[in-house]
Amino acid sequence: MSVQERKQRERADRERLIVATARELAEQQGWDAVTTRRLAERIEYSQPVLYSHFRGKREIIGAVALQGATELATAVRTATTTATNPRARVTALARTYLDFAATHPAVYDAIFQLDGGLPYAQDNTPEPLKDAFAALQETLTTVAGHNTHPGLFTEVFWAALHGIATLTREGRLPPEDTQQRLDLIVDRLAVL
Amino acid sequence: MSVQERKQRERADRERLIVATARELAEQQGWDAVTTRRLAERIEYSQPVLYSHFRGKREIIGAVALQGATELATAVRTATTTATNPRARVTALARTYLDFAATHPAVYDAIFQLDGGLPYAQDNTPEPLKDAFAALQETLTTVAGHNTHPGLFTEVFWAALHGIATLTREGRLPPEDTQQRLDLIVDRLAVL
DNA sequence: TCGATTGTCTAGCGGTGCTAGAATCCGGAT
DNA sequence: ATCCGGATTCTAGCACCGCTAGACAATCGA
Repeated sequence: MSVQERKQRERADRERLIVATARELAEQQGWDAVTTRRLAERIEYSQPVLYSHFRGKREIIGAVALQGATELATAVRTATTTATNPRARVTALARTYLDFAATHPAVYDAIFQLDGGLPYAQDNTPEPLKDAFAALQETLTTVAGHNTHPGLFTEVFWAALHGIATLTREGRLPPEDTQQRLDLIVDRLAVL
Repeated sequence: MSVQERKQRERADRERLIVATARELAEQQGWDAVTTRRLAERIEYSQPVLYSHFRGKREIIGAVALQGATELATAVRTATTTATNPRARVTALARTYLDFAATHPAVYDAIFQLDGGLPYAQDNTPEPLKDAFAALQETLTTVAGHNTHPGLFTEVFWAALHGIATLTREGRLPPEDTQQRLDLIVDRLAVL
């Protein structure tokens, strides 16, 4: 039986290699540059091998999205737990979120912009996505205000951050005033 | 000279036809379905004709974006001027914006998501885009608060709306609670 | 009516995501 | 040690994409 186990292990390794390579290529040259041919060449296998692991390019994007969501959740939790008061926590959350979007634009796109074939905001939403939302909600619940549903508040706060992140990255908003925008959002939205 | 004038007129007509057809096709089947072949077939000319009007597909998207921005500006101004008090004006603005995004998703994408080759947030930004932002700012300035720069406030309010619009359309947010999210944004962000 | 210019089309380039079927490798039984 | 059979991987190709060179047709001015 050990032979089969080794094969399974090698297969899992190769799958991780595919996802890591896709992500790397996307961060280096954008998702448009992530073609099945280039990806296959980089992992030193032929194209059809990709399709023995994933249904198609879409699913590879989805895999990157799940990985990214886990990291985003971790980053947010790390940043919020080190802060000492509510206001600092929310500011840290917002800054971490926008930092993540700015430093990993391709991963951010995989999670929030591209079609990775993942179900969102549903019962069968994958755990990493739910958990990323939960990471936001944990902190934001504390500043939602008494008459406001925490989930709804989190959605709105998140949407505001998402708007700033995407509009800034696509050149719709000048990047200089990001900090001031962040302050304004925290000041107005959070009930302290 | 009248022959040349007629030709120019016909050329302009055809250009409008191209933009209108691209827009129609995008709204019906999404931008992915707007291929140069399909577009050429619908306007009953061959592919190269498109390239005598536009540098490429990107510029066609840009043309739709400019048209859409003009309409969005008009819609926002119409909605805000009929309202009687500041709070009603801001609510009308937000609702109109989200309505526009929901009912013309392809046009909204052309303006705010896709690459139409247009310069944003710069001196040479096309007038329709500047004007759409101006339309938002006209109303939002009145509720920015005294210590807040109107431009910055407009950007943040806009980003929040944009976040809700895009996350909702891509299924990241359930569409049912849009009205409550809208109310929350107006309540918290606007200084009345 | 002719020549030149303008306009349009056919055909094709290199690229995309994806897949059928051939070729190869390799573990396990003899 | 050898061979068989199944799993694995590759070659080659599909239909489509954006875009363009060069052939062809239509039209205008002389």
